[in-house]
Amino acid sequence: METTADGADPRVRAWAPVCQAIALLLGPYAEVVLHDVASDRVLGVWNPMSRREPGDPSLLGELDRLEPSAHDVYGPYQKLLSDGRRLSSVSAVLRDAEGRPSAVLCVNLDRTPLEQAAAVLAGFAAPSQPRPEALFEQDWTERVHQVVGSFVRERGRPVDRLGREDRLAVLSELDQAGVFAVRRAAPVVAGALKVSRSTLYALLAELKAQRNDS
Amino acid sequence: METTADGADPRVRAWAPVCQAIALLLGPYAEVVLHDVASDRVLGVWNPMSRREPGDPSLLGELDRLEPSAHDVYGPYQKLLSDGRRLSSVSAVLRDAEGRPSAVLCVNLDRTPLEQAAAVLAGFAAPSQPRPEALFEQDWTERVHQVVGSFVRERGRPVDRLGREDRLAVLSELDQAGVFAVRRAAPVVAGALKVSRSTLYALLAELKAQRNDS
DNA sequence: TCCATGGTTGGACTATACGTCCAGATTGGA
DNA sequence: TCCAATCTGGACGTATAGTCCAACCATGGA
Repeated sequence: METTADGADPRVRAWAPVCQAIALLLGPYAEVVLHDVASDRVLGVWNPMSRREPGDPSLLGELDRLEPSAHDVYGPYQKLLSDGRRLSSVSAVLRDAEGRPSAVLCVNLDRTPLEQAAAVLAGFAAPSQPRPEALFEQDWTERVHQVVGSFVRERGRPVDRLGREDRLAVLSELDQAGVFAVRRAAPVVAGALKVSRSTLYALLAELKAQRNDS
Repeated sequence: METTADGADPRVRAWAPVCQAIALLLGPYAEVVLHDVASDRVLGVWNPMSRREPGDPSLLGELDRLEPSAHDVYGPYQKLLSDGRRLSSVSAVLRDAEGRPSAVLCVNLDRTPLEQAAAVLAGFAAPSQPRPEALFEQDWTERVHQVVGSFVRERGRPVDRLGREDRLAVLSELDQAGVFAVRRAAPVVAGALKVSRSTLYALLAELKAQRNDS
């Protein structure tokens, strides 16, 4: 089960027990990977799910893009394996005695079995039609801002610097979601998008035209 | 655990084993009720969840409105207990030797523990941010009818025979759920409740007054 | 620098939907 | 039968949803 570099790295010696413990605890559905930051290579893998071996490139260059949730801990964020399995991942930066980052510990948990189990439980004797949730989003206003916010984060520029296409995209998303079926939605969305009500309707009309063309 | 009418009804004698078996199988979370069709009363209850006893009115007059999914079997459909528990219910028409309906067997399964378990599993190590769901209910119209429908089923009388208090109750539920935040909701609800738009607003005003009193 | 162009804006304006009100019709008892 | 409570259709005023347009930037090319 354990696979570590031949020439036993001191860091591996130091962290192996933790890695192995986690791998054992989470059973066959979690893999633990220890990365070398400097060389960006895998130091060791416990319970490998992705055929990676020590010495392989780590490919975690995107780690620094994630905003650190304090204490050198990242995630949980979602990864997608090529075979479609969804993983929940957390990463932790391990520092040496001097406080310099020396390794990164990643735990990848395969959520598919859990999700399947949840689906089974949820579907047990479930009435075919109705969903039990609240009929409608209570603070849809908040949700609108969330949608706009996440889009903005994706594009990496503030709301009032979004291009026309961007705004069309967000609007399309919101429209599909049915926001404009709720009262007083238009001014709120316009506000969230930092556009006038007029423009809002103009863009909306454009979307409709686009749909009719295709 | 078992509660049946004193003067042992032949139908109870005939069906009691089945009822008890189901009640045992589904543990503490399911109740089995045997109804008399003719007198519309309860014949027996196994594992009672709703304090009903033999001789109580059945309140399932609405059963014949449900479209039979063939073979005298109805459901599963959703019921709502006053304390908020959600039940999945199935009903079966039991016929005598001559093929005439003699009793109705209902199984009510409390889904809340299952749903809680499902929520736990689904939430396990789930990435915190992104919700994949649609922002808003697309066919809320359908949902309104479902809510009204399930209420009607509970009360056991068709929509246009509901009392004032009943309508107030349904309305309160719908209002809490935020239905009236969506455009064009008022006429739809009025239609589903078989009342005029005027009455709808009158009842709504009464609800508001009630809330302000307390 | 000036202009042309495409997009945005505030405001005016119409069409719907919302919510209130009331006189007359209905309903369910005493 | 009559009364009281309730419901109803329609009229009405207000708020919100959409449309339209002239004036107003911003950008880029001449």
